[in-house]
This record gives sequence, C-alpha cells and structure tokens, in this order.
Amino acid sequence: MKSKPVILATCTIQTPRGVFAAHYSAAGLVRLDFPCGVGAARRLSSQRLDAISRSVRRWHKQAGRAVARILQGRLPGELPPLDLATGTPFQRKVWAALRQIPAGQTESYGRLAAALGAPKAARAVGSACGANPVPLLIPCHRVVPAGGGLGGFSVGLHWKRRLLAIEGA
DNA sequence: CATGAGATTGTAA
DNA sequence: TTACAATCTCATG
Repeated sequence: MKSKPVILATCTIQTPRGVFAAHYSAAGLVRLDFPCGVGAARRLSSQRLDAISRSVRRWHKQAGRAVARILQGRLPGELPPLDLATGTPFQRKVWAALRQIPAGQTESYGRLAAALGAPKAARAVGSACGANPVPLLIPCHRVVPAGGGLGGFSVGLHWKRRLLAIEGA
C-alpha cells in the first residue's frame, strides 16, 4: 500500500524572483512549488506559522534561507529534512545522486544513468528528474543532455537557464 | 555539421 | 499491456 504523505502545512517563501510555496508533512519538506508564471495568482492554502508545530517552523526557516541563498548564487547551507515518500525506489536513487552534483557543475542524463548502474536508462533518468518534487534544493537543473542543449525543466526552461547562469555553469 | 530512426528504461493509466 | 518521456547513439547527406 503506497499512500501519499499528509500535508500539515503549506507556507510561502518570498523572494525577489517570486513567491515559492513549501508543503510540509510530519516527516519534512514534501514539495516545493516555484512561482507560477504570469501573475496568475494561485490561491494557496497557507496556514498561520504560529499555529504550526515547532519543527515545521524550524524547517520552513531553513528552507527559506536555503532558497534565498541559492538565488543569490551562494551555497544553500543546512536543508530541512525531505519527505520523499512519494518517489519510487528508482526515482529516489536518482534524486540522491542529484544532490551530489556540486554547484556550478553539470552532469548528463546518460552519465547519471551509468553512475546508477543502468547505462542505458538515460531517458528514464530524465523522467525521474521531472518527477523531482523539490527542485532547486534537489538540483535537477544541473542535468543536461549529453549532446548539448538544455533538456527540459518541469517548471519552465527559463528557470533552468537562470539557475545555471546564477551558478556560473 | 544537421537530421532522423531505433534502441532502451521506468512509470502511469 | 500500452503509450509516453527533461535521452543516446549511430548512420546518412
């Protein structure tokens, strides 16, 4: 039985680049939403921070600081715990590998696949990247096609370009 | 160098 | 079981 984690709180993160939304379960950060495009103000069921548990407040503080730092081209610092219960075993392996790519550096889908012991699963790795629920913190933007170009990005290619530029890659 | 077809893997419906 | 996806590689012109 695979069940989705229960979201306890949805909190916003204000940045010069827009408003992010972070969703938390009892285990940690479940998902990070990017600012949704053209001012289409999507309603967020955010709750008052003071009505939430102590741990969520701490996590949100860490998440907010990490996001802000990354957007400034600095290292994220300490991250909140991530609740990746939604992912399949393969996806979690991919996400774990993503977190080991240092800032300013890029990997190809194919090389990542090889690192996971499945040299021919490049395309599957791409799918797993697209399923990453916590972009930015899990740096899926550092993965590009072996043949050049940018590949794809779930939240919009302009973000991928922007993030890579910020990190100087 | 640009382009296209075929191979290949993991996932959701 | 089928169809799809943020790929790769190799054969051509």
